[in-house]
Amino acid sequence: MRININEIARKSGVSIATVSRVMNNKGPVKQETKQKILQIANELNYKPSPIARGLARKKTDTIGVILPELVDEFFMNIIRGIDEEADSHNRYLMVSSSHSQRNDVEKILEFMGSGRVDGVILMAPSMQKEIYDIISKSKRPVVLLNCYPEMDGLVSFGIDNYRGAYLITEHLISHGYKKIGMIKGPEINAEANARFMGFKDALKKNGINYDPSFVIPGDFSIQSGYHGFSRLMGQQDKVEAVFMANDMMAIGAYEAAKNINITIPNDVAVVGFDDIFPSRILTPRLTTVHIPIVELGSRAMNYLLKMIDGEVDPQKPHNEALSTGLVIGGSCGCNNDNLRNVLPALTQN
Amino acid sequence: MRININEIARKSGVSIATVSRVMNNKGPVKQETKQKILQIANELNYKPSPIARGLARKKTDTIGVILPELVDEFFMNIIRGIDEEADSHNRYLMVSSSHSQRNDVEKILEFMGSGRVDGVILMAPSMQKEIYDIISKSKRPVVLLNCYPEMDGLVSFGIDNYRGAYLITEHLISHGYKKIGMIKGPEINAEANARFMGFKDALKKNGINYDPSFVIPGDFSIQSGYHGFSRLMGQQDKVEAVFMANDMMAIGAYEAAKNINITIPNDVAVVGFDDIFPSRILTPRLTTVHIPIVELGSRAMNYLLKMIDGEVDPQKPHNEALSTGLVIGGSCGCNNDNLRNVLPALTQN
DNA sequence: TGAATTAATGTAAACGCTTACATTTTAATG
DNA sequence: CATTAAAATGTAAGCGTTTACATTAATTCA
Repeated sequence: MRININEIARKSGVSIATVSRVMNNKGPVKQETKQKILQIANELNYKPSPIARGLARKKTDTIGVILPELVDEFFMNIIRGIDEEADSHNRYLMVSSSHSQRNDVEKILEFMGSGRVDGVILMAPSMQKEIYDIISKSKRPVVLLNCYPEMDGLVSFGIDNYRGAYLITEHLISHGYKKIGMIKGPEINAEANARFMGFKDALKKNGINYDPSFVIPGDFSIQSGYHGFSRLMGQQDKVEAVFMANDMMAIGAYEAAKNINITIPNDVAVVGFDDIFPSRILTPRLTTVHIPIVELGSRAMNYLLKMIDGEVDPQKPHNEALSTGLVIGGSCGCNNDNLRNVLPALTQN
Repeated sequence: MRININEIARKSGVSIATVSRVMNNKGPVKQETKQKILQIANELNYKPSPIARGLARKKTDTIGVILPELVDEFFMNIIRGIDEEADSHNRYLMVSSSHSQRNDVEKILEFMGSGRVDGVILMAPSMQKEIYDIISKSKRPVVLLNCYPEMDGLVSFGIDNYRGAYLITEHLISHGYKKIGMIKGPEINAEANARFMGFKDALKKNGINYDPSFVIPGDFSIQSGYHGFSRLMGQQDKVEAVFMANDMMAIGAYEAAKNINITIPNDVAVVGFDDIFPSRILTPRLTTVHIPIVELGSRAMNYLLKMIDGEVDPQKPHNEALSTGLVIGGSCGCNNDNLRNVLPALTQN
């Protein structure tokens, strides 16, 4: 049978309460006793059962992480930030993807209600009002990632999609392009919408007429980037530059360009959003918007831990939007492609 | 207070044993009673606490996954396979990276000993003998991923690195190259070693003399690929082709080539190993070895679940090496770069 | 030195479930 | 119907901790 607290108590000639006090470093215990118990525990390689502890304390030291998908540069890096933070606070991570096809909501509820975790980091860029119900039902604190900005009243972290899109659009404009197209992200996706708004506003602010025929729907996938770009290029009225709402779609655009013999940026400039690793090895290197994704994860986790530990009021709304920055490659026409110092650029995050 | 089994029992006018039977669909319960309990449970949104259940059953329905790193195409895909399988069996995943700098062993022990998980999938390509101790100490079943092949006596899943390397080397040879170099992976890494062996044996079998000066150490990172390749290219005696031990290093090679104005494959052919996504968007597309990585994850998980459920003897050694296949791009000189049907190729796994 | 503190330890009741075993109901059988 | 078997339910003992409260030992102080 597995060795438990009783065993240690018996072997040490004390009560289990004392053993517990020692294992938790809590409450007064004579040095001598403590030493002895510690030694015996060590000899027998005893570790308090987290499960039993969880039952008694109503705390699991585990954080739930719910992402739309697991496979993706983007999500990986989020997890990385989360993991680093969790690890440094001795918390465990329970990850789960709400794979679009499954019933996210149900999964989430189960997760939270079950008492399996002390708190949840939830990324659901496509959820709107439903999310209020879900979160309010939960007794555990929840931090939202990259959700609709209207989600105030809740705690959320995200990146400043609007500003990033605005900046990169202005960058295109600064090149002198007037006819600028965009392949958008999913219709009901908070981030996609913000990027679109930034795009439109940048045009407007710079006195460029917004032409709806230059804007084509997409869904953040390579395929939709490929098709969207192809379609845009096939139109009568040609654009001079295209803002792909994310890098994945930009990759699709590169492929499409290759296919229809269009040269980037000579024939058309292309920019993206996200600054994922593959964009850095495209030729020419993609001009895109860098988002501090690892930091996003760690910040969210950090805040969640504070909510759990009561350092901040879990009820208090809190929103943070991390700022973005441009990464200039050669795809926008900047002729910056060979200036780069390759290695650091390729490995930074 | 959170609603528990007692509450449901009281409200339903039965004992907690009956409620438990209903919630677990186990043991005889009158239809009528069952219905009633189910309804009440539903109304109150009652879900048995997994923690308490875990204590009582000594089972957590959670699987621990320990990877060297979280951030990497490679690991992502592994997790994906694992996740899919876990999900379809209603298991939860506790992931953790043993970040090289941390004490893997300790973490692993803690993980397993703690009773937090029912089993563990462990990827530790750099561990050798130590692993026996660790695993034998564990009362939970463990499945090894991509470890040293000598690990028999244990349960492990991996890919056939040797054969993959052998095949791709022969492919280079079939192009007529005689002077073939290699940038190796980390010294004490099972996979790296197997790839090196496959390389050497392919040369030997084809009557090509193995020249140690053509082989340069690396560590699977972009940087080491960059430097290794640069060094190789800088040597007096030039190679005609290089086998980079993984795709990441191949990416580094591409960058280096660009830097020193060498054209792939005209000046030198380059091939990789892993078939990660970014390799598909390199120009020219990288010729590499595809490994069924998602499948690897799901197979490992599948087997682990069988061990846990007693469908297979957890003590019985078991080894599987999934087979690899070549992905022909243009980097080997095959002039295959434009033949590809882009979209499927870019998104398959 | 005895009373009053304070430190050290112990007792036992949770925590929310599962499950072996006991008991009661119901159904089947002769 | 009484008897027996089967079905339905209940009782209570875990599972391995934590922790409020009680008890005992050590220390301090007038």
